[in-house]
Amino acid sequence: MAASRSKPAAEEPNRRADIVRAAGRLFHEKGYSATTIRDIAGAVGMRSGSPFYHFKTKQDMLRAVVLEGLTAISTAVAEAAHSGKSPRATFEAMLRAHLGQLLGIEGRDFAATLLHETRHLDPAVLAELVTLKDRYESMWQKALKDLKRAGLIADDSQVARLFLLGALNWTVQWYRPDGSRTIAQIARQLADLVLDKPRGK
Amino acid sequence: MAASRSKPAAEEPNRRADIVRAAGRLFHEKGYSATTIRDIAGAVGMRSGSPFYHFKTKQDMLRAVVLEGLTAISTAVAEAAHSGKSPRATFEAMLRAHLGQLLGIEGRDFAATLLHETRHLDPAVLAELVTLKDRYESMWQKALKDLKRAGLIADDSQVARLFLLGALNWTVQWYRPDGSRTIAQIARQLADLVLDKPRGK
DNA sequence: CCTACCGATCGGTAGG
DNA sequence: CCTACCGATCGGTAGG
Repeated sequence: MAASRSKPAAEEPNRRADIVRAAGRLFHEKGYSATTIRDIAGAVGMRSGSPFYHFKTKQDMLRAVVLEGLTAISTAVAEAAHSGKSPRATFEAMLRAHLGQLLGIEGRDFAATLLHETRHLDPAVLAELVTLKDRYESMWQKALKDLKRAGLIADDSQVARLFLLGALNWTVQWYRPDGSRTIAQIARQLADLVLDKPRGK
Repeated sequence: MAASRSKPAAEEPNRRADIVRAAGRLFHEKGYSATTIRDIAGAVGMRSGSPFYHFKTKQDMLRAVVLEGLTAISTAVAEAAHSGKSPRATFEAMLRAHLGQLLGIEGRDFAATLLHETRHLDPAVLAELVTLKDRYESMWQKALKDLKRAGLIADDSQVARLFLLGALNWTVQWYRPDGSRTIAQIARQLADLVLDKPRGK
């Protein structure tokens, strides 16, 4: 409702955003519990007590990281979903968008924390996430429905969606930015694997 | 090489195994870093110093849990792989075996810790795991090769294997034992999704 | 396997 | 945003 802070001038460094970014990286690398406030403070050149000027608790930092991850990936995939291309091209664009957030340098720490540290969220924050998460997953369910209608897939069930998102989300475990495969290539290969080849072509 | 302890009598409770089981459950539920020695001791009715009679460090407990998880799933899937059935039936049996360890009540805490807490392993222990893990993954690679030779799949690449294992391993995030789907049903559905229907049938 | 304990470190706070 | 600090808790140990 009310603005929580006065508008920062263009030059003014956003220390809060710095903390969220550092927290995201450390939560991703070491996990939430193994990351200390002193780690985060050190990463942005502060003393140990200072992050609490920007966040009330460590839990609030996790909340900020996870929300950033979920809104970023939702926005990216929603854009791809509404691109108005063919079902196959739309689907592949959604795969690219999801993988781009998950594996790309700008978003991966937020997204990976979202995937792996939700266990440490307070119940209240968790409830806050569920709505956003349901909305995100329904985008994929709709995409599968469209693919089935186009005859490109046999199974558009919820389990099929869970398998698909599993294959996608597991890429975090094995993808290496300096490896031989680009994100677009991975998206293409997964689309080939999941989609039936149209008969008689 | 040498037996590390004298053979326990049949009646004698195996306290070491109790600790490993409790540690597995807690590592799965709360994560390695968030689990304390006192949590584990309490779960088996000991005082806080006593687990160190059985394990030198907390890290050694993690090592025991993770090794238990990897050897159990390897054994189960290897048995399915050598069952001598058709490629399709063998593949589906392997899926069931993997999912059985991952989601079944006897093995899931070990398997889930294996999947999610390896980050906290000391480099030396991690190196120890790699050989076993490579051997396990090569079993799946071989299964894909056989499926391709049988004309049941188009892509038997490493990335295809990673997608498949991703879909499998992600089930930990959504499977509920009291849900409507059995492990065998999930295995069947994934096989249907991955395998091409033979043409002209 | 317990008792009693150690040094280190943790999240968080008061007061500036 | 820093200084200085608090109470709690941690992994681990000595001695029995």
